[in-house]
Amino acid sequence: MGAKSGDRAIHDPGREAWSVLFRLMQDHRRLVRAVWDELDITGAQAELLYCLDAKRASPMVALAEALECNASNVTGIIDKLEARGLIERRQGTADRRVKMVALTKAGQRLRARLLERLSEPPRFIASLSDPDKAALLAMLRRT
Amino acid sequence: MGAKSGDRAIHDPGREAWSVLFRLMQDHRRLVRAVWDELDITGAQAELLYCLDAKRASPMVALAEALECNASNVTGIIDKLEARGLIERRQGTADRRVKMVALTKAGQRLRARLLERLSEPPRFIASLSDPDKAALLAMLRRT
DNA sequence: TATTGTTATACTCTATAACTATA
DNA sequence: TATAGTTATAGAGTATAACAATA
Repeated sequence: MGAKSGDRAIHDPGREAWSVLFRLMQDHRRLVRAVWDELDITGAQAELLYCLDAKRASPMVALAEALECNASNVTGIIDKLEARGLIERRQGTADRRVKMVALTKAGQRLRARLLERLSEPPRFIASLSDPDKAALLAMLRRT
Repeated sequence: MGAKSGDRAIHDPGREAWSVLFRLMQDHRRLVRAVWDELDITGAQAELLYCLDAKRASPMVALAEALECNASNVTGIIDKLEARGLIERRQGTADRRVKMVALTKAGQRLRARLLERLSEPPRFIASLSDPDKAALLAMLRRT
């Protein structure tokens, strides 16, 4: 509609690319929320499952660090996942203060499903040609 | 060390690119949270400011749709922004049920600062060469 | 003294349902 | 009857502070 001054007068490919990517990622979040709903978990629970090791137990303090949140949150989120039988608390070290958190079999299955869904490239990547995919990967790795 | 089977045996550039981008965007979220903190707003408040028009008032029902959330949430979030003098409720249509929400001067300034910070391309884009930026933009637009 | 995990508390966000005032 | 916005309620996430057990 006849853009006047200030209305993107300067064409900066970097800013434009970021603007488009921003919107595409925002769309993608809708899909992520749908996956959470489908697996009947919340975002915080998903992130905890995501940062848990598939096979090895982690001390709670490590999870708080990985999630960049307060330790008391982790207690609450783990309470809920444990109540659903997805994870369990163990005593696993010489230091009797620490509790180790590990996925149960059911938790391992759920986490696998979560990762499988999240690792699926969104359409704006999947629909690229093979050379474009390779070029994109090279660019993103260049950082 | 010494990856066996199943450990990314298949090289799919699309999945790899998505995996790298996923991690880069996760890093970027830390920056976004820092901006929210700096402006002393929450994520939900930021999203509401983001989807408000800079100059024109919006009916609350439109905001609920834009945010894809329940109308009662919007009431709560707007209450807080209004208490801080960032937005105001007006009666603006023939239909006396609808309330129009508009940014105050302070709200316009805050929103401008927010958008300015969020529109700044993250390093993984800013550090690309100009041809790469253009190529990336072309790819993202190809969807 | 410091650290690990928990509990208590308070606030925000979220959805559902009931309500009001309009239409 | 239906819609726009509010209120009440309940649950989840979040941070802070105080606490117990252990180091």
